[in-house]
Amino acid sequence: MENLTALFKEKNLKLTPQRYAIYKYLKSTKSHPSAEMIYEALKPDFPTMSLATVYKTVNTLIELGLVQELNVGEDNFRFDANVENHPHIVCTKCGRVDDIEDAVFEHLNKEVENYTSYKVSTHKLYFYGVCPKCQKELQ
Amino acid sequence: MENLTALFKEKNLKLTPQRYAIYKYLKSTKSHPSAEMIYEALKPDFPTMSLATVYKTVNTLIELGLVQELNVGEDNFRFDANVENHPHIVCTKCGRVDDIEDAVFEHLNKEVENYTSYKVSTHKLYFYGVCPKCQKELQ
DNA sequence: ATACCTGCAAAGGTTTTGCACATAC
DNA sequence: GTATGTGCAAAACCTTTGCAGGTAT
Repeated sequence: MENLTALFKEKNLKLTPQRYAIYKYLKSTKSHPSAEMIYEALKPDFPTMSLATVYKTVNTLIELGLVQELNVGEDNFRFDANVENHPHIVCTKCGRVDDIEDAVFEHLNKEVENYTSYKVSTHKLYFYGVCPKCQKELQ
Repeated sequence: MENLTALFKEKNLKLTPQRYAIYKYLKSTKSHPSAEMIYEALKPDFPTMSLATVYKTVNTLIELGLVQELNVGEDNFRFDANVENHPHIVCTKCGRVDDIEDAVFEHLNKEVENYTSYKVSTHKLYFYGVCPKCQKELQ
């Protein structure tokens, strides 16, 4: 987080309050918010901030390698400040999106190369199921 | 394919020429076309068909379980009439999307349950790399 | 001081919807 | 004959862009 100042300076980017707040919010949450959700979450503290600024900022953060983009099958993108390659899981009842922590599937890239002629470099893995809370409510 | 008539009848849906052509086209191709690509591909034979009909039809086909939707990280969806759960691979150079055939990763669902409290039912796996043709062109 | 950034509004792209006409059954 | 589907245009989304004014450095 302290490296932010240095990184932004290096790229001749300005570390504005909006950019700082958006990154801090993404770092603080595991909810994988969409642009709209970020915008709503920061509205109390940044009532004049526009949705366009959210979009511009997340794109800047992606270019800097500080944030990654997800698409779990919705009509919009979600964002994650955990840039380690990790799988996600989506609740098919309530729609929440969680990280699958400590599960590393990097070896799948090599496995896939046995089935294709592609040189495989990365992957995005999305699992779908019912979260603990929704399991309880279904009983 | 012959079951189409029966399935549509059962659901009180009409098997129109447009619907038949869209499904046949999706069955015939491995290119994972978007709605726009389907629309363009069928334009020679169905010059009066509208893009709205393509969207309505693919949604009908999805509800029938005849087609699945993909999002490889583009701003639109692609469609696949191979409804077996299979991984996809995207060329990061040319954007083509291929099936990864014969690679079954159903066991990952159970593996993931060791890392979460979700009941896992399905998954979508997207791999990214460079396709054979683009590998040659890079040399 | 100045290059970069924000906020607004407009535009662009994808997908959905409403409705009159058409058509599969 | 009638319920369902098509095609068109408009609308509803999500996201990007252009630009004038603002701000971090």
